[in-house]
Amino acid sequence: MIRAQRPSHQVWKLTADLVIFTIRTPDLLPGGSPTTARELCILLVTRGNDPYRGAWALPGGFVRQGESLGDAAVRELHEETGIRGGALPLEQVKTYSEPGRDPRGPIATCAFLAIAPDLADAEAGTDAASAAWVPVRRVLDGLDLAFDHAEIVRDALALARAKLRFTTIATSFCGPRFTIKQLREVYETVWGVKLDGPNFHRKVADDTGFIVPTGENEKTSGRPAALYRAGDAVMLDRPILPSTPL
Amino acid sequence: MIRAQRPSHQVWKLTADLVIFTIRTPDLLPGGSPTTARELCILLVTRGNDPYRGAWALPGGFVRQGESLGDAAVRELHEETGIRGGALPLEQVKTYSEPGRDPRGPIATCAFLAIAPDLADAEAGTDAASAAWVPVRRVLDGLDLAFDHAEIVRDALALARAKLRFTTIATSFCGPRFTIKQLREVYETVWGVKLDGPNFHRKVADDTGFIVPTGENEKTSGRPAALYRAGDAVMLDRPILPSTPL
DNA sequence: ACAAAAGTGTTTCCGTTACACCCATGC
DNA sequence: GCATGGGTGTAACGGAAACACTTTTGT
Repeated sequence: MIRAQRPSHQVWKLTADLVIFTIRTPDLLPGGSPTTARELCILLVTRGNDPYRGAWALPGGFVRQGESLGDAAVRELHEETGIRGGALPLEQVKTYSEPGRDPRGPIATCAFLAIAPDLADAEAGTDAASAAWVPVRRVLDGLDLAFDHAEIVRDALALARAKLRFTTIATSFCGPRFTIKQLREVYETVWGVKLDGPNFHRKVADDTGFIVPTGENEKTSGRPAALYRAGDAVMLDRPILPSTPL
Repeated sequence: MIRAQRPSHQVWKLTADLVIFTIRTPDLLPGGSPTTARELCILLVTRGNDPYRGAWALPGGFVRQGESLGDAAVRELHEETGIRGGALPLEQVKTYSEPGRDPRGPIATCAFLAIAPDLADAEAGTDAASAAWVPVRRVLDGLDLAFDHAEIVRDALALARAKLRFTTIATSFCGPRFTIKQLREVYETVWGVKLDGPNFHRKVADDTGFIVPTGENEKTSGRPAALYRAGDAVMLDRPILPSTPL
């Protein structure tokens, strides 16, 4: 019996792209009005090579021999931001493989979500002419990104917003020590809402494992705020819900 | 200036694997005690080709020329179960790319979660010697699967359980018409808990867009149950939480 | 009439909300 | 003392849990 011709199996290259969120004052961009307000930003690079040379894009790159997608993401994160692997959790968002998404041929990319505290300014990476912290709002408002990266940012934002509800990732936006007010501002910034200070304080303080008091205080122009660190819990006992549904 | 040697970029093949859950009485397996109870099952095939010939594995296959991962998943779903593309939602779980996960070489797989109503028995697919609905419990208890498929099943189960909380996918386990008791049994089966009938009834009936009454009734040995169909809502207004945390 | 299963009523409980108020520090 | 911001008290509200009870059918 003659075996039917085996269907051709596409050969692919794989890239890992990073959606790195932080809360900070954005870098000045051409055409952007200067701002001092802290807001949700994403690390973007301008591409140094074709295709899309000169366009804004997510940091990322090809998976190398012997690497997994996650290995490549950790490596790229370090190259782009100096953040050591394992210092903050990387989570897969989705893998994008639509035919034609990359003009070079069949290249699938796995997007990773990372959430970082306010870092020192990112340095330009190996294949990036420059890097900048750009307000996520700009991307949602139509800032052109290379490839399907705008879609990836939207998907990653939706994931990050959803995870704020049920997990403790909000602490990843803060440094090793933070006040409850700072933690509340994470929610307010990412969700774009106002939360009641007193009630938020009780809720997160009562949720065992979310935050742990350090005993230290932060001096301000009023009563000093107690400093906390992230606890062991990953999931919240009870979800944090914004009064206005997202 | 001499350009440093470009790091070698691995060449990959991509597969799409399907984790298809349903609630039914399992197929009889060698070594399994006969059972008539409905429980959470997954569609597994026995591999007809090396590697892992004869072992249980998830249905799936290589992505072909011009296909995306999602296209391949839809095609495989149809080949394995006869379910038409788009008839039920497919969702990416995660992409697995650890070096060595496939002895044939660098092959990454994207796992898709599908939730199906109780179907007629699955027919053996193209490259599968046989297919069976196997209790998920068996996989959790250590049933050997090919590749890293046991890990994939655990990840997909966690995703399905989480999505029951906040989305309307529970209706995907039911047919086009179902009673509220059947819907409740979906939650009870997937979560492994008991829910209060009266309270569940009110909750899902009050959640606008979750289920819609059809006016028809199902005759039983007691008072007839009203039949419902799935509504337009995708997200639940208020999450359904099991009394005992998962 | 009785059994069986669906669905409703009702009370209790508990977390959230809204907001008044108190506390700790700098100037 | 007074301004500033952190943190606590408290009463009203609302959804969920527990479970008694009513309704609708088959036999």
